[in-house]
Amino acid sequence: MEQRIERIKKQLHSQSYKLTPQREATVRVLLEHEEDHLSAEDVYMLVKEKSPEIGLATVYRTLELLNELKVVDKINFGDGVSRYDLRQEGAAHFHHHLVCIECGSVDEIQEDLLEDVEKVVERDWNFIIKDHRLTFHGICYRCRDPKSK
Amino acid sequence: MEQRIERIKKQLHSQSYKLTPQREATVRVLLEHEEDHLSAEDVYMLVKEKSPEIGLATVYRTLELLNELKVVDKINFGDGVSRYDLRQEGAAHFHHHLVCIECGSVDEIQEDLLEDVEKVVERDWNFIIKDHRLTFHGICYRCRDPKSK
DNA sequence: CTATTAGATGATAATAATTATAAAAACTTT
DNA sequence: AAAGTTTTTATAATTATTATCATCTAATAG
Repeated sequence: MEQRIERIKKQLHSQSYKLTPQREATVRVLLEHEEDHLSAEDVYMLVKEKSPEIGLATVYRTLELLNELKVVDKINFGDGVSRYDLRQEGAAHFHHHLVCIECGSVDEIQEDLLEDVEKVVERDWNFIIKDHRLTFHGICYRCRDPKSK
Repeated sequence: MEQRIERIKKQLHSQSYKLTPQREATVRVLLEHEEDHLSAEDVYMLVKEKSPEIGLATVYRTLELLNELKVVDKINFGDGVSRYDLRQEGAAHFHHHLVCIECGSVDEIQEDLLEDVEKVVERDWNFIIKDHRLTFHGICYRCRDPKSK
């Protein structure tokens, strides 16, 4: 945890940004909820627990900044809010998501899976891929068979 | 065109909805701009040209309805607005998109491409896929080589 | 050390997209 | 034609996000 914060700090410094206490508090919340897909409002509430003086605008600004630095990815599952998802350290590509239409859960797929598809797209559409978003909507293993957990 | 409207009308009727003049005008705009990725506001403006009395809320409701019927798909490219994209008639799967980070253009890929990936996901994640969203962000062929068109 | 300056923050106002509401209109059914 | 249902319009309300600006902080120059 401390090491990851240290590395993010370096990343900020390399672009001459500082890791202010507010930014650090925000990053900590993101690290502590790596599995989740928090909205800006969610992050704000969680940061407030530890740093009650923080303002909502600062959280938005910090998330925007972390997005620029590719520390987080901003995603939208079509429910009207942006969500912020920590990128795996050193991951070349953004991971994929499984959204359950029954229970609303969001699971992550870290495997690449798209290597072949991207080769085809780059060749056949003459398109240079910089990033991607892949989300499947369907029924998760929990809803499919409620007995398994 | 008329045939497609006729079929959409049938689809509505089968769920006991009517193809009101406002709904028809909205569908016509979508058909006339099949290549585009219009926001609700865009659709509203275009419908107004032919049917100036239409209200914005009706356009939203109609798009929502068409989305439920899977006549259109609602997508979000991360720019804060929902866009509505006509689904190819009889297409089992939603098509993919290429978003250019230089010029903002959005091209469509009608090919499936994901068959193999979906098999893996259904098997390894025990997930029943009902729908998907795949978008690539990168540099389109126009921006890559401005001389080609 | 203090004064200066640039960057960051907090409170809040402004904006923009979308949804909710309620009265009027348009069809349907009786 | 009357009653009932659905749809629409106009507009208010809501929600997420961004902009503004006075204040604060931290680094730097004198």
